Amino acid sequence: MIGKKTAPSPPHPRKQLIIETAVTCFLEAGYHQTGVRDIAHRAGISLGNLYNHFSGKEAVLAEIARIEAQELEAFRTLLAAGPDPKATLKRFVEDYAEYAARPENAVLGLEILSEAIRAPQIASLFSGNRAGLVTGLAKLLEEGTRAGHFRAFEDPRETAGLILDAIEGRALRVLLKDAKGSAKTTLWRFIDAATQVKP
Amino acid sequence: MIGKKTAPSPPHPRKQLIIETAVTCFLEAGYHQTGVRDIAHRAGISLGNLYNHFSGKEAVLAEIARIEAQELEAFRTLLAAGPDPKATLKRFVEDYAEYAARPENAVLGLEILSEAIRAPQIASLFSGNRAGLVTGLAKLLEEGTRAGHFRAFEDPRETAGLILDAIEGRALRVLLKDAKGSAKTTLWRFIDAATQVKP
DNA sequence: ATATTATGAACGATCGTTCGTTCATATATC
DNA sequence: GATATATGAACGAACGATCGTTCATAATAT
Repeated sequence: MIGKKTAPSPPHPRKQLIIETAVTCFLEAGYHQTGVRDIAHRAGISLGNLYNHFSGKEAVLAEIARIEAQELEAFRTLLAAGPDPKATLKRFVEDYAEYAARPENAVLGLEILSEAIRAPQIASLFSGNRAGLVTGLAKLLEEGTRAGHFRAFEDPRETAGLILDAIEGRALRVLLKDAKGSAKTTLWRFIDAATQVKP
Repeated sequence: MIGKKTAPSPPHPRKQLIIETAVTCFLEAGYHQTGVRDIAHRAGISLGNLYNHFSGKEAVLAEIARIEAQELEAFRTLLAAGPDPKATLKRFVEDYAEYAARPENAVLGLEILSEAIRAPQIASLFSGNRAGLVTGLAKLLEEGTRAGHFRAFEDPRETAGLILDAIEGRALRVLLKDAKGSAKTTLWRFIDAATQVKP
């Protein structure tokens, strides 16, 4: 045991430390209210060194958005698997709602969305993330319709978008204390009814 | 016709000018990227004069949020009137979707929401606005249920929140070009199905 | 004359970024 | 093994710009 440190798959690169610190800062103060110095200081590194690892402040946010994209991958696979469309949908709704309502995801998502409106680089990242989810969810809806478990959708992609909107919007309201985090069954009843076969 | 403009009620014309200019700036560049100087300059007034009408930058945003609240009042009355709950709901969904999708409302709403997370003054304003809509919509849902036009809701307020989330979320996606502005019938079909009486 | 409205210079703070430098380690040459 | 060279992580002062805000003062209206 001389110089060897604990090393998982990515040992402990500076980049990782910077990212994690930046997330903390953005979460606490917001993107624009956080200075590059804040990140460097909280990370225990020098200001200049941060610029050795990232080309600038926006690059840090872009990297965070990229990581968020990876995390969404899990939900895409969740949507693909399963013989019972309705059960799969329910599982997805509950899991994704839980994920989206976690403060770090809700706040950061909002921060990234805000930035995406004007920064094209962030926007493409953001749209890419979501398009993947929408595609997977839309496919699930169509399969469910064919199997007779869901009603017919004139525009499955748009409907998928609406489902995600409801989940993500609720997550934000939970954050603002406008919604009780407990009312998760209401969410599923809502989406269930919205996708149910007509009488 | 000397100095009279087309404005009967607004208190101070200067205030109005500042607000309108600020809205333009916030829309173009975002709240934090807009400087107080930008607003004053674009409004054609001096920097110091702006501070004669507003106590600071945040006060300007707060005033904008207050005005947004007034605009929502129209939708509250829309929700209250009408003997046919389903027709009222449809009317509301379509009108509110059109309103929310207008860039100035969608972007400003996002900007205000972002700010609300950390600024308590803005947060209370924001929550107040929304609570009014939720209350009106929830009441409509309950009435519709009693009249047999809607299904039963275990939590009408939460359901009302989800409906608003879907509408507002879609509005944002239209802005990010992730959704076609045309697919408005899909939105209504979605909400209609979500509130319909069960088979 | 008094009160209101308007002005823009000035303030201290902070912004994101650049830069020259140090220094420990890895590689190459002898 | 010893020496020379190359590498790049780490540092923090410094830069020019801009931030929100204040204030002494001038113009205008009552």
